[in-house]
Amino acid sequence: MALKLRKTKAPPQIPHCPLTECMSLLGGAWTPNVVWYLSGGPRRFGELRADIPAISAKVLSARLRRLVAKGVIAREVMPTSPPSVEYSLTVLGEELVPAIKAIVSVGERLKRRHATYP
Amino acid sequence: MALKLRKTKAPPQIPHCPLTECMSLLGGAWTPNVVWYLSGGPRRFGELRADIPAISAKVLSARLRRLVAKGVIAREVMPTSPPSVEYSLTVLGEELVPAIKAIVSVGERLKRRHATYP
DNA sequence: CTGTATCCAAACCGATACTG
DNA sequence: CAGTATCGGTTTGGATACAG
Repeated sequence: MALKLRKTKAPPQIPHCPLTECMSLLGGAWTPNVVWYLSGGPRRFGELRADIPAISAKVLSARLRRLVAKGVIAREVMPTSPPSVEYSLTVLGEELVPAIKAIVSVGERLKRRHATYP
Repeated sequence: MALKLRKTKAPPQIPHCPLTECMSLLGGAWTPNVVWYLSGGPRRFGELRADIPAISAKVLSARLRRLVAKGVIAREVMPTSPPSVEYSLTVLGEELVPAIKAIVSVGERLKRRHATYP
């Protein structure tokens, strides 16, 4: 098959909602993790797979493609003998990092108190 | 049917990852919105439906139940003549707010930067 | 090494109808 | 008012195999 024809169905979102707007960039189970690991510097496909062991190649590939399409990350093919590809955050992608940092810090606090909620 | 038996299958997550840990609380398209609107104070079921017009009763109900089960929100039945129910953030839920705030503020900057929407 | 194709299971969502 | 039941459709994600 040449190219999957996108359905372009209206997404179930609140119009003009910044929260939904931003979540659409982070949508998908592993997307925040990908951005998070990329925030430490450029990474290759295989490195990201090692960073996030539970992710499948298919999903990682899909997330990467979507993030590139949205302008969150950049994809650069390195002309090495075994061809390698480097992904890195764009300026737009860097803007997402503080939000993810906030999520991580909440997650850490959640784990520390993990025993208590009703 | 009496009670849906939960499958309790191991979720596709990285163990001990604070980011995934926190994202599991926010899973589902409308969850962040629910928490966000609740951060303004306690709300009733119908009020939340009005806040998020595109959400269906079924999904709102499901999200609410899950958030209660996870300890993010509290559910209190008010003994009024037409019975009403109030939902509010727990202490754990309040901890999520800064993260969502960060996401919202990124979303706002994203919109200003693109400036492509009416 | 860097992906894509295919199959399949689960989660998600909306509309409608119905209960307490 | 505050949900739940059910049906149907869409989306997501994982496993495996395979291609450039």
